[in-house]
Amino acid sequence: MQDEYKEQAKVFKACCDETRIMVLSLLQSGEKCACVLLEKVNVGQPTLSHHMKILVDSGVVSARKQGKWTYYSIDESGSEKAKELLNLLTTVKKDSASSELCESEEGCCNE
Amino acid sequence: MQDEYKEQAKVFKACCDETRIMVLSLLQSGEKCACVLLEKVNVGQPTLSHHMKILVDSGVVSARKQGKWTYYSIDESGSEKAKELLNLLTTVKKDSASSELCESEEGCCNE
DNA sequence: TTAATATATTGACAAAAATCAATATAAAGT
DNA sequence: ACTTTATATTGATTTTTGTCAATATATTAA
Repeated sequence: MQDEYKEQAKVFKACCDETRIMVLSLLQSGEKCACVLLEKVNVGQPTLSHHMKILVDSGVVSARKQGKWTYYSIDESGSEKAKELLNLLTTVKKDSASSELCESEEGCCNE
Repeated sequence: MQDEYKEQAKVFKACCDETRIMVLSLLQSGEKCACVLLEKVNVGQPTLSHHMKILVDSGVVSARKQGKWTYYSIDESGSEKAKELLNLLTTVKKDSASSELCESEEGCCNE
């Protein structure tokens, strides 16, 4: 139960950090290898590698290894899932009465 | 420039934490006052207050103060903005040639 | 097989975030 | 005015995260 929330949080870890957002922005113009990203982002190589791992773990980015290089790109299906999840999390269920209950009584705190 | 990414990151701070996701889930069934949330979430009162501040700052949740109580609810317009931003961040621009360049040459690392 | 190059991993440290206890504020009830 | 109740703020502490230097791994080139 709690683990479910943890899992969901992981998805949004992708975009709650400045550096990772910058990487996402760079990937918008297509697949990039780590060395290219490294040139643009202002962190060291191990740090970038760390961020890329978080991005890949989130599902929003996928990695493809070819020879010496690792190419990163935005993962369409992972992104779709992230969007769906955000939509799910921010959707207010219309048929629930909790809201009105709280409003109607002047006193709150009845579940 | 960097500040822009920082600002964007703030939006997703809302859902990159287990506890805050749980709060969002609770708010899906309608507006709730802090005391109700406090009962359900397994953190102390000051900690909840802290999380609620982050949620409100992200724009995804809005607060309404009435008497002694503070009522929190999912902010439709803030949520919409978050969704648009996520969409923006994960959209690959089709007309960019960067990807093909990297693929065509066996050697990478030409911007 | 040795050297060079690209990226990942490890370990240490610094910065940021989460947490709680104590306290402050602010509204309502007495 | 005083007390109670709900929430916010402050300060200290713990936990997590970001960062880098050093090193490991893996692939290609010589």
